[in-house]
Amino acid sequence: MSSDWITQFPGLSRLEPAVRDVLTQKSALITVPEGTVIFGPGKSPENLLLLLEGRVRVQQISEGGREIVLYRVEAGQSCVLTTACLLAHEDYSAEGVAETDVRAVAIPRAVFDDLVSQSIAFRNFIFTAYSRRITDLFQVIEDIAFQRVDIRLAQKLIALERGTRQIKATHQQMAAELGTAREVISRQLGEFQRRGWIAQARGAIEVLDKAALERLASLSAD
Amino acid sequence: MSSDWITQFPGLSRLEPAVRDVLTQKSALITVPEGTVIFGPGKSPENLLLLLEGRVRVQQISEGGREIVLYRVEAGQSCVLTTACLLAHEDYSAEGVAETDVRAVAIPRAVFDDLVSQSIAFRNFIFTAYSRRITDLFQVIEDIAFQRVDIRLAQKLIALERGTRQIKATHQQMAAELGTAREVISRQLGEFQRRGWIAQARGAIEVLDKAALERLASLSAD
DNA sequence: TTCTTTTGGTGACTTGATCACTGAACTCCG
DNA sequence: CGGAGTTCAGTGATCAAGTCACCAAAAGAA
Repeated sequence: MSSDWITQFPGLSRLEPAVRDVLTQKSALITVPEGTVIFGPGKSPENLLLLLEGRVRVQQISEGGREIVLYRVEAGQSCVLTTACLLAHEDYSAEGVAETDVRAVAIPRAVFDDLVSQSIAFRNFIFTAYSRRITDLFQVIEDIAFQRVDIRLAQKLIALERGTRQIKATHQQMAAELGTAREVISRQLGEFQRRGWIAQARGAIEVLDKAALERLASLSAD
Repeated sequence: MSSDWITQFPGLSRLEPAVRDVLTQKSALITVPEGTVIFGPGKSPENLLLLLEGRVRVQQISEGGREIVLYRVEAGQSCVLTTACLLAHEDYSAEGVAETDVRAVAIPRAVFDDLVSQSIAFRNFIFTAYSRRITDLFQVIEDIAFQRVDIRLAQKLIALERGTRQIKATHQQMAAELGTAREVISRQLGEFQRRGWIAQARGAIEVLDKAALERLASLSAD
């Protein structure tokens, strides 16, 4: 396989040449259509994924059927927590869903193990990726516990808008993003609309006054 | 150093003999007095700790000064997330505090790296430990987001009582355990007391009717 | 078209968080 | 020992968020 994708991963740039060859030769380039459940209860991935294009949403599903989005894996990142979760644990309930069509490099378990064993650079890459995700989770915990939902909603709108000023999501989905209830989102978005910050359509939100949302978003607890 | 402590770690029992020697010879047995901040903002540990005795509390401190307990490392467990957090990340704010006097095996960074590189068994041990912690964090997120505080408080009382029926903690500390406010704990404990489930003294809680607490605790959302 | 499902809106109520303040219990010293 | 300061707990008022029950509009299916 061509190795030029490696340049997309800064952490892999200093990979020892021999190791680099192993990685490129023993990994496969895969494509996953939007909506695919990449891993989840009863579905363990056999590969570590390095995303080249697209986005994977990782979410927790509670027994009560409620969902909460934990984090997203973007292009240039790897899906490390996934592997960890599946390694040992029985009754976990997180799942990963392709939010867009995804192009990724799949590293089989055995090759992953080999690389971890042989390359300091690869180890650093993996542990650094872990580190990022874990601090992400710490942030999620802090936000849920201590942050007002209007502020969190404003932050999330900005994060999801990605320049397009359009967000394709139902109120229910936005509620899952923040781990709150649909009604809370409906009321909060109603308030934002009343202030002229957003416009709403069924299943979609349009950002009209990003600056106002950013002002609210920056009012984090401190 | 003597190697008999290894038997305390099931994940290490199948360690290759050579690797086992490296581990026992290059690690140090340390003692840490109760209350010591083992790691935290501006204090990176140089070692991976495997706890032989005692308990370490890992908590997140928000900018607003609020605290939330994330998990505890008990005897027989390792403090893996710690290492990951410190590896790469700048502005994180979790800290680990010795909740009791602690005896632990300290594995220096270089030795850790060596072991990860050389031993499949050690790798599995590490990644399995990661996995546990991460699912712990998932559980924390789910609880904070979706569980009632009376249920969570009952669960926490049972978890902290550890057979002694006594918990030495202020309302403020219990609030940090659950990521809620002191007043909420005061009122909730007042209610438990009114029902005769607990007795309170300044800085301490006595569990009188554990069965009742367990009944409430088992009413988890589902 | 008509029926069904999905989505969003809303009132009423409960639970939890915040604010402001009180007094009681402990600690520290002189 | 006896204040003085500090920590800890209790409480009312108020606000924010979550829950419950229900309705209506929009989209999709038959």
